[in-house]
Amino acid sequence: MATLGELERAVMDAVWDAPAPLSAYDVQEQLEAGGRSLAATTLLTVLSRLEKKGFVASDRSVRPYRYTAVAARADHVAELMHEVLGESRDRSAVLARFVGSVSEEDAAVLRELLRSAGSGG
Amino acid sequence: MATLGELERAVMDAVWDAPAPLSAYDVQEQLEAGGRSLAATTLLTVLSRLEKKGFVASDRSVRPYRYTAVAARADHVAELMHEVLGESRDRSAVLARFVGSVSEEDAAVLRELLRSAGSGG
DNA sequence: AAGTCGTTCTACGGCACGTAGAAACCCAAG
DNA sequence: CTTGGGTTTCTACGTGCCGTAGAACGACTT
Repeated sequence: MATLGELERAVMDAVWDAPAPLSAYDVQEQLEAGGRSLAATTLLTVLSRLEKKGFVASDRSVRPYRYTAVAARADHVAELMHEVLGESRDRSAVLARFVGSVSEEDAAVLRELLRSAGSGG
Repeated sequence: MATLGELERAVMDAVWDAPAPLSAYDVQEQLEAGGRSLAATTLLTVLSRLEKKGFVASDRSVRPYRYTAVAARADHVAELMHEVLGESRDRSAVLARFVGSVSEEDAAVLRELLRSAGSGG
């Protein structure tokens, strides 16, 4: 999976946090609210790069185009975790280190999830 | 944590797989065995960049210098997983997606680890 | 037909990385 | 002390990604 640059991530955050599809101008406003002023074309460029990378999809039936995230943020992050895990030769060792350093809260969440967790996919 | 480029990762793999500290020449041989011919200075450059990034440490009491990984590969990967997890706002959601898509084997490993897992670091 | 808004094209600077030659360094031998 | 050879550091260049945005192009409204 391609990685995200700093601005790209900020844009994805805006898209992920929004309850509805965003136009480049909406994203621009979000960033403006966060103290970052950028030209509209900049957002358009970033959005199209993001689309090319498969992170967002555009609805071109309306103008300005509306962009939506292809995957939920949680799915994206989980996928990244899997990708990272896959880098290793010894998965068990990695999982051990991983679990060994999670917070108690995360551990509790994991226990609960694994209680019923069955076939994945 | 800084990320690794393609060559940098190959070098780290060599360092991680080796049972003892490696010199740049040792790394060069490893890569050669893998069908990749590079100048010795290239490996020196990469190794020094890796040292600057904190991935390896050098023993300069002998020449040629010997390099060792600062963290075990499993620790490195686990750390990356934590870093990725930290990107998210909703850790539980991410963990759910993560656990939801691990293999049964990985899940079993996780259950076992969490059975006794206590204080994390 | 023209104006206005929106999108795509093109472009440039910076940085990380792959790659390696040139220069500097250091130790051993003479 | 001087020299030589191996070792390391300096310097450098090409490439590709990313941040950034103006210019050019396209489409719809009036």
